[in-house]
Amino acid sequence: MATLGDLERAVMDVLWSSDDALSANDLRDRLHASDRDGARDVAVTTVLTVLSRLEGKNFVSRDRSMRPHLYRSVTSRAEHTAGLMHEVLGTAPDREAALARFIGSVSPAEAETLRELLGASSRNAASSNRQ
Amino acid sequence: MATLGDLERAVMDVLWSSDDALSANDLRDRLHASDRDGARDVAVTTVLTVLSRLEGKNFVSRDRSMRPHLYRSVTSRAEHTAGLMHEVLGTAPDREAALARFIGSVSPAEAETLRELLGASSRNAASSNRQ
DNA sequence: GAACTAGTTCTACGGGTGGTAGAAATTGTC
DNA sequence: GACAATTTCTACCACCCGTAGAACTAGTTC
Repeated sequence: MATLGDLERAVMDVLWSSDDALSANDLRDRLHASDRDGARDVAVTTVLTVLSRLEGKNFVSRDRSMRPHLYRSVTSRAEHTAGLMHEVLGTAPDREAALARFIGSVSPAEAETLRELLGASSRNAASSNRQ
Repeated sequence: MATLGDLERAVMDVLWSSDDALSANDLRDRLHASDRDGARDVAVTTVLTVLSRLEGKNFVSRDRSMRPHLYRSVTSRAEHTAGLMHEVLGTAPDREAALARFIGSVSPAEAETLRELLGASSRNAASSNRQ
């Protein structure tokens, strides 16, 4: 899974938070709105460049059938995060040791959540809940 | 946590697999040995440069008290992996959703491992096993 | 359908990071 | 002090990402 730059990440955050597909101008406006200090006050062309790159990395899909092309994220944010976690885990030769460390440094509340998830997944692995 | 390049990663792999500290020449030799195709047949100076950078990123510590300086990894591989997983998880606004996805796509065997770890961690969180 | 406008692609530059390693400096040894 | 091993300095290159103007494309209006 390719890694994302700051602006790419910001764009994905907007797309992930949006239920429907957005145009480049929508994105530009939301980037601007979601960030005081104007640090993310970028030109539309910049957004479009980033969107092209994200399309190349298969993070977004684009609907070219209408004139302002509409962009949407290919995967949900949760899927993306989970995928990254698996990728990181995959680089460890001793997965169990890594998992042990991971679990060992998780908050008690989250450990409880995990226990519940694991309990459920044993009889109900297939039906994962969409975000 | 800073990200690693290919060679940096290869060097860390050697250090992580080694019980004791290594010199730059040791590392050069092991890199060469661990990789047919000679893709990792680098000069010692290259290894030293990479080691300096890794020191700057706090991935390795260096013993300067003897002439061939000796290098060792600061954290274990499992710690590193677990740390990365936490970092990835930390970028998700909805941690639970991300964890659910993660758990949902784990192999049955690993799910069992996780259940055991979680069971153990509830009464025995402190004594994690060193790698 | 020519002119206009909104949107998109092309092209490009500049900074940062990582792979690479020679040249120069350092240091321990004979 | 000369020599050999080691380390530091310096540098180059390639790639990635942020950035956006210039040029091109496609609907819209009269």
